[in-house]
Amino acid sequence: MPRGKVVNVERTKVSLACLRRLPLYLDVCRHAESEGESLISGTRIAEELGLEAIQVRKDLSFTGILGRPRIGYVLKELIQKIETFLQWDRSHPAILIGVGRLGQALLGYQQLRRYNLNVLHAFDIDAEKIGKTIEGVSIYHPAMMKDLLAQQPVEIAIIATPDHAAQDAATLAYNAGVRKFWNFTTKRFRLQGKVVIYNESLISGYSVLSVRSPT
Amino acid sequence: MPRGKVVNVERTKVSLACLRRLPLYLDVCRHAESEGESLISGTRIAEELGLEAIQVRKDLSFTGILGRPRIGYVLKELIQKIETFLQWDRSHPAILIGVGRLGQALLGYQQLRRYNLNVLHAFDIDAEKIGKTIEGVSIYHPAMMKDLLAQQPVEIAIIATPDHAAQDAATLAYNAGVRKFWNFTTKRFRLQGKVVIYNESLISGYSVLSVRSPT
DNA sequence: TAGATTGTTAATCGATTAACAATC
DNA sequence: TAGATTGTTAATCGATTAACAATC
Repeated sequence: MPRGKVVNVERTKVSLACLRRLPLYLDVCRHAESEGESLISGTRIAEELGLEAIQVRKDLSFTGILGRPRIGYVLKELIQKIETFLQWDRSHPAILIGVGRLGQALLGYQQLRRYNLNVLHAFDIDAEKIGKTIEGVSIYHPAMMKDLLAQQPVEIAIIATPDHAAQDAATLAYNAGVRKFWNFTTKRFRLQGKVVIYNESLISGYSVLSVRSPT
Repeated sequence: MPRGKVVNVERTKVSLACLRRLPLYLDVCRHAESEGESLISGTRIAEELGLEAIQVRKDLSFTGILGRPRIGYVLKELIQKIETFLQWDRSHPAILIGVGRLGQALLGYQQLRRYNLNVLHAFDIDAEKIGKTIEGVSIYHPAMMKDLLAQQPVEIAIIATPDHAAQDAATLAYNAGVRKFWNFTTKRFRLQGKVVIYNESLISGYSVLSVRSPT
């Protein structure tokens, strides 16, 4: 007999804020696991991250995990539940458009790779870069995109071009069948049809730091 | 006689979400200005960004701008108001800790420079990099930090080290007098005392893209 | 057992959205 | 003028937090 009814909120209905916190919990769990622990409480996770325990418990409940009062959660199970919830247990094929310094930094970002973000190809208009390979990813001219993706579709396009090229890059990827976009430029682009766009917009962080003062 | 009472919300009390949107408005305004326009309506800004007009008007009101019904806002004035509100009309001295690819990408990020983020020094433990200059910024060993900042204090420390070095980097900067931290690692660090920490956490964007589907 | 922790329901809080008078 | 747009007050919505019974 289950201890609690499984809330079973649609994965797609969980708030953005919660989705952004789940990777933090995962990180704490992995760390605890690497320390040889096998159980962890919501209270403990909250402390590590400076959050409220009730928020952690609430967020975790969306993954379908069931903890034991007084004991906490089984680490191995919790890690697995979060990864499954985030769909990080399957591959997410992607392309990178714009192999500047930021793009190269993303290619080298091990944490993304570890969680199955799988960059298949990179694209750049710089003739110097085309034909080269960075972090095992080959760089092509954007004109090649449609054919390459026709052979093997991808889920996500990472847009790391200069600002002025963002819209064209997104449109090109859209026309090649991509429907999810991770935008690292400061420009917002528009695409007709159903898409998911996540704008990373580094300038926002700067605006917060400029205005906020230590309390 | 003023048309409306100035709400005069404390800069520090404006929501994080609003603070993150203001740079977007600024960008739209600057673009419109470069097209030779001199007026812009909240409706227009909202359209460009795919937001609600009422939200734009509300956000803009925090900057103290007053628009004219039927006309909109004077572009020049609005740009100036947003920049002043964000404190981007003055210099924000900063240091960069960790000159990897991500750190280098940040140094080359013109938009930050344009809005007065002023990286005075960079730090890295790689002997290959120490003594070199990137984008006009000299790279030092972290041991130099305290002395350098004693000569000229900085406001913000940008942490772009490998994850495992994040806490040490932050502590070092804290001890050198820095109280605002822009964290690009996936680790959350802890500092005693009053500080502002903005966690950029790229992995969060990936979690959102992994779960969300085009509606 | 006593006390810590879970999961759920209810209350609070804050941000977004709606409504609308003022006005250019 | 008529109609678009502003600024403000009120309503709605959703996320966070509080309260608390269940339980190991």
